[in-house]
Amino acid sequence: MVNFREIEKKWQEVWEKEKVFEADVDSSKPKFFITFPYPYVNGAPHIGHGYSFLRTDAYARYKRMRGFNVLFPQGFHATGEPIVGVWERLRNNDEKQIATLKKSGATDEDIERFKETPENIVRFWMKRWMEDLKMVGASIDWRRTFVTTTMTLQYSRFIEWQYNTLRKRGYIKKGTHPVIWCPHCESPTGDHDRLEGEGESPVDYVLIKFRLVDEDAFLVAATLRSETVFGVTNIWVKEDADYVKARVNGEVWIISKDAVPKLADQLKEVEVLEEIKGRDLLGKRCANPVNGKHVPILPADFVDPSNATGVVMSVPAHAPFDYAAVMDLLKDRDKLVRYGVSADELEPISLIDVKGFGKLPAKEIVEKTGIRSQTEKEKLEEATRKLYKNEFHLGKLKETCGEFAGMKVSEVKEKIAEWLKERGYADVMWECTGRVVCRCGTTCHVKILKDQWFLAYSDEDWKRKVIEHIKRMKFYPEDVRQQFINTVEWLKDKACVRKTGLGTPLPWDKEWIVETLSDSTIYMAYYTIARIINERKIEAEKLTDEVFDYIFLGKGNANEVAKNSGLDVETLEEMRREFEYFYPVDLRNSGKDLVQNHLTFYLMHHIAIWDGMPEKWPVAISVNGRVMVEGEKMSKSKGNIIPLRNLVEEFGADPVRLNIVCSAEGMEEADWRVENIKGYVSRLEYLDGLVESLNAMKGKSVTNAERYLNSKLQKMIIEVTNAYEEMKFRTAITHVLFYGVNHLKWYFRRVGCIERANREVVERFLKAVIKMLSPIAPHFSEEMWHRMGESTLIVRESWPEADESLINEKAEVLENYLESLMDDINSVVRLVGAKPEKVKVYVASQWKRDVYALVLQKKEEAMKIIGNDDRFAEVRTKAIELAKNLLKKYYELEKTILLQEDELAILEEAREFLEKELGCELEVMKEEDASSTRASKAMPMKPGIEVV
RNA sequence: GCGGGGGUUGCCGAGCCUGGCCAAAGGCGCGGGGCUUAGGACUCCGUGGCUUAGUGCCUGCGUGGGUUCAAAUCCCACCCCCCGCACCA
Repeated sequence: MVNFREIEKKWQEVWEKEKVFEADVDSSKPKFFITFPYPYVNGAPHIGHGYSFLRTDAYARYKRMRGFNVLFPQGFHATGEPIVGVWERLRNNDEKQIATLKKSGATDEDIERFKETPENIVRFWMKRWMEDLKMVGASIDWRRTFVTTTMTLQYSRFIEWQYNTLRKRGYIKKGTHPVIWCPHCESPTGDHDRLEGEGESPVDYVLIKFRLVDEDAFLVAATLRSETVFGVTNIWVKEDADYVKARVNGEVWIISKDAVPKLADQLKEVEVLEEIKGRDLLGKRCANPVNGKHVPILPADFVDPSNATGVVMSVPAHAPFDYAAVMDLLKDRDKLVRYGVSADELEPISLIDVKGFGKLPAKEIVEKTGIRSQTEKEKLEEATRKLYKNEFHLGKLKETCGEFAGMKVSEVKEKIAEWLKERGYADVMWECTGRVVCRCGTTCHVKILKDQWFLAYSDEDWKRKVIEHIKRMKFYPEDVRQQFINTVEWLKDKACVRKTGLGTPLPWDKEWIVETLSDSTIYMAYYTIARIINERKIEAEKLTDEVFDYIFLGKGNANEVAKNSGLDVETLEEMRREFEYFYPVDLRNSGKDLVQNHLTFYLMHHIAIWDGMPEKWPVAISVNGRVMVEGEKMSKSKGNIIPLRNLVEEFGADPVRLNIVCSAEGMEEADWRVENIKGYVSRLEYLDGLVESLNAMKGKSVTNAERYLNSKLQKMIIEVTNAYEEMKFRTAITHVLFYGVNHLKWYFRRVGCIERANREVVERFLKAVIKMLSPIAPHFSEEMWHRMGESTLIVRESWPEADESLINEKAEVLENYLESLMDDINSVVRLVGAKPEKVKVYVASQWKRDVYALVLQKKEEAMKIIGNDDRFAEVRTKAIELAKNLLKKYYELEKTILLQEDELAILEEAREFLEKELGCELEVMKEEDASSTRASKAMPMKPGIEVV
């Protein structure tokens, strides 16, 4: 049994002592700069982090062996809200929060310290992360580590420089923007901050103003279908709901009471003048702004006063809810009389021609679905969705729609809304697409934030540059390229500042903090100089914008910059050299969930900051899928989030690395399954055993078995190298550990016993296998390497190279031949049922091989040739028959055909092996020399068999 | 809705781009043999159905069509599943 834990500790110490992962400027070697996004440190690393991280680590280790000077640094991230959230909960002695932290290993003392300041929480988790990463064998240059936020003032300076630069270049602007807002917390409510309403987003309603007849007030109806304004028959309000008359931007509006705070948050001045009830409005009339028609105000139960203005315009021809409500009302003649409305007035007005529907689509669909009244909410919603989809995509406006007649709904929708607004007939109101409740329990609404700072991601010129670069970059896997392009195309301006949380204040407007995704876009550049800053404890004040301009952009004169900043010239030049040498980032690896945000921003910002310097732009991005645990999604509620540390303690780092890194490829979801570990471990143990018995191998001869093993090795090296290059670690390890071990097993079976194995050949094979294993199972490989008598460190060794002259197709064919022969004999033996005394093997005669070869090479022509060729004179009939069969079966296959002498030779060479396997004597005969009818079954590659 | 990725034999997963040694790699599981006092480990054999002295046939790679001498692989339509859609790390 291999003691993985023991081996790991030993080699981790050696690596650290030898500083093998510390990368310095070295112009004699090509550099490779690889990064893994800095993790947000509010918890311990789990298996999900492990997957992405270990893939990165494996690639770093691979590249090191390929002769690159690999820089693999790791920083940590604490910008933003969640840590502050934890801190606040702790200060409130939140039991749940305390329990969670304790479960992750925090002591009572730790908790007390956490309460003091959020920075203590950061420090705690950062330490834990570093320990855990070291534990799994991370090959990081730790001299360059830092944590974001004002805990690293130098980094804050770097962020300031970035934002100053972006602003100078016109990539930052002020703007207004609708967000879902919690009036209690006074902050935007992101998806993850919601108790209810995940996935809901702001949507803009058109508010159409219906002037009350004989009154200086507007009844303001909210609609998502302003194109139906031409077909309004009446207005709906809810009878017992609260409404108000309010002065809104100088006009008097009648809207629901709930709408008041919302409009007030949407850059409108709202002053409530009078509170009324819905019923106070019933029976009154108001004018449709588009045609002046006076329509009645009527009651409907389906109206929701908490949605938009709580006033709805009724279009019974095209809105199922309206149609149902009208029907309900028509059943109650008394009411109609009371409100002074005639049934004729409520006759639906047809507006839209839709394929598949008649004049009154809403009526049709309501009747077809069997809806009886407006109370059947779900059915009505479904009907509305269906009808709207049809009308939007297929509908055309009819002549009732004035100047818009004949146009497609999908094309004209926006235009009508604009047209209404321009004439002062309409306004806008934002509302959530569904109910959203904040974590604090408050119902949210949409607020329009004004004077926010935005990154001008909608800038077409910026986008174009980025897309062009994306087209040139390398992606792993290739599929994500298109996703990046799509993301950039879809990008809109992005708010880049917040009021709360940890982070760097915006340099020119300090009441804002640079938002977290926006501050982590080009920090990889900071790694290049972080070592110098850390080691020489360079003060933040010395890192002026001028300094950064010099280091990163090559602007200015070193002496002058040094003088102005107080830095010494050497340090400044050294930082510049580090950056120049290591930049750009050659590979950034992360989970695919970051494509739509961080990774795209990463590209956007690099191209903005290093404008016109494509040699500093990211070279490649690699993306992997998420991680499942035992086939299930990881989630807090399932409690199946496994800390990386626990796994390492239980199974050892290398088994964990293999099991997770090789569990998926490309963008597939990785699945952590404990049962798979033993497959890897058993192969490692096989290799371990083989290393142990290397000394017992005394064989010197080179038979086909050795040629075979050599040949397989060369092919394996090529295969595995290609796989590593493309980050296809599972493919690589399948070849190394499973196919590779299977080849070894076959080899030892062939030679019969350890003593007869050719040590030189086996050792060469083993060493290559171990090297190719080492990026993923580095500790085990290091151990084996030394056990094989090597004194160098395998992490510093060079990658194996294939010797193509050792590729021997024939040797492989011969071994396959033996294997399939064994198969065939076994089948016969099994059918016979008895243990054989003797097995006779009849080798096909040469003429059959000729036929075979002809058929394979010439296909259709073969028949003719056989008919004319002298070689087949004696066996012509048989040959033609054989050719027919072969043609039928092998239409276009290529297959190596052995000569008769080849077959005889290999059977002789492997006689001992075959007899041992069969447990009886073997007799080999040429087909033409045998009398048995079984002999005629002989085929090239498939001898006739007779069991006695 | 928009965009991206998928559906393969008990399971996990290769293969599909570049059609044909594909009843479909490898692993796991399961069944049997060997080794062993036994178990484990290891090792060998088997693992769609029928059939057969090593063979042949049928069914088969989400569903239904098509192209082809030949399709898991190419084309078309459909069904189903997963992920992202921002001010959040």
